[in-house]
Amino acid sequence: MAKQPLISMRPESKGLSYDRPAASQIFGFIRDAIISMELLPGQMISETALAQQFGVSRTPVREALIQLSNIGFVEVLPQRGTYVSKFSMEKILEARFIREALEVAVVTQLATNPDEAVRLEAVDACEKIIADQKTAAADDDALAFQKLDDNFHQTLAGFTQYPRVASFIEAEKAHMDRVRNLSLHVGGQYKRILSQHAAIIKAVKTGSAEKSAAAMSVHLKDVYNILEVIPQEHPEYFI
Amino acid sequence: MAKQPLISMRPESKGLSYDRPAASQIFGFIRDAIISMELLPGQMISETALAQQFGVSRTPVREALIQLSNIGFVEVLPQRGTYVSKFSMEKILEARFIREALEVAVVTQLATNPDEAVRLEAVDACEKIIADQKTAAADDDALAFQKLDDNFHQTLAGFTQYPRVASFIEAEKAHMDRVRNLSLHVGGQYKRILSQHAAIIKAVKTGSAEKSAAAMSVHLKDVYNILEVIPQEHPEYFI
DNA sequence: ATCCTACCTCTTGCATACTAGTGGGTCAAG
DNA sequence: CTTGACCCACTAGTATGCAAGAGGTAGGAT
Repeated sequence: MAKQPLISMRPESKGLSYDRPAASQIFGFIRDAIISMELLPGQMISETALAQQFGVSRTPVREALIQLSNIGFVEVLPQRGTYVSKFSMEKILEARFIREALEVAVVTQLATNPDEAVRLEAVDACEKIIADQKTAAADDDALAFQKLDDNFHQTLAGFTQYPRVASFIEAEKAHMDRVRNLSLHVGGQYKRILSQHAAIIKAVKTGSAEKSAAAMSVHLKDVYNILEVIPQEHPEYFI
Repeated sequence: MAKQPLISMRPESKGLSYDRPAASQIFGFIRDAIISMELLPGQMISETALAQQFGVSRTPVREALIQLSNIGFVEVLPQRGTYVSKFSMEKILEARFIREALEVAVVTQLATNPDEAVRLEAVDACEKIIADQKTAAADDDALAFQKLDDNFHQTLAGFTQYPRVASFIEAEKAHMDRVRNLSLHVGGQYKRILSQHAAIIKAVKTGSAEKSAAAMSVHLKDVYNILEVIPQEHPEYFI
């Protein structure tokens, strides 16, 4: 009996390209499928099934799954199976803690950067993003808005010149994006998010480390407020 | 011709235990060998050689190496070889940035913890460690001192109740420990480190987030000061 | 009806074999 | 002596097969 494919193969991604390691490509596919909730929390994803679907052997799939387990997206239970991680309040709060620590450090460093040109460059780049976000909000385009939100935080992190900082923030943010993709509450938050982003940039512009850090803190705490309702709406995805 | 073993097999660790995945054990062995500078920066470590040495196949070794490359300890060059990462100022400063961000957040959270009992418990635990460190310093036991230093920072992080925070801090600290193990400058720093640790705990005790964060910042910046001399002493290990 | 046991199937962990690409060394041509 | 082409040894990437353990199920004993 033919089983349902675990991951829908979109036209543009039917196969794997030959010029990059298969394991790395598979890692990306599965990660995206998990973030977009195509693979649901608690769902079993066996190495064999995925291998057949990608048309490769178990080896690269297995290596991809090991990496996914490192970033907490799947859990490998020896001799029992591999499962998409469920949400837990603790893990989400942990991700928030790590993210806030890093992002506060990012804006603090930026705000106190003695080279004012760099600061202005960052402010300019972020203000452009905020302008685009206003457009997305006016169009009620939640997806575009969320991508620009990503862009905003990644741009800020990029100015540290420390690539791993940006990638850590991205990884921790991804856990939250997963939760957020459970529902589209985002719509009602456009205005608050926009004003918070603007407040962060304004504080950076004035060069105040304290105000920048505080503004970022407020923003992140607010974003995670949807955790008050989501677990009740989807208890099946929480531990 | 028999080649030199890459990793010296100490008596207590001749073989792998059977009750834990081999890949995970091998990961630990290689990581420790890299931190202790038994495997030198720039050195090639082939999967085949390691596999023979551990008496296993390439598969678990390979999986261990993938994980080590994730935390920046080795670099895998396809079809060319796997190498122990060299130091670079950028990477070390990046590790410091991440570590400082996290550790500052840790003491901030602890200092502002409304439950005073928790704060006192943490203070007590850390003061015990400081006392032990004083003993180690008096005995000029650099190794014990360093382990207690680890213990100090891990204990603080443990009070966040977020295990990944502690493990991130440990990982970032490891990069610095590698550098530090290049030479034993540590001896001359006992007093400064001790007083800085004491200052951190004192600030936490008073419940001041700002003072705690500042004390931690000062401590970390100071620790990384040996970077002023090490690269000149061992340029061969730096990019 | 309930519990225990044997077994069968599925899982991941590991071993082995093969593929393809890189780089060095050799040797011949200029 | 220099340079270029070829070959060979070695590398990581992937495929495949086997081992060992977990868990469900059927069937028999109580």
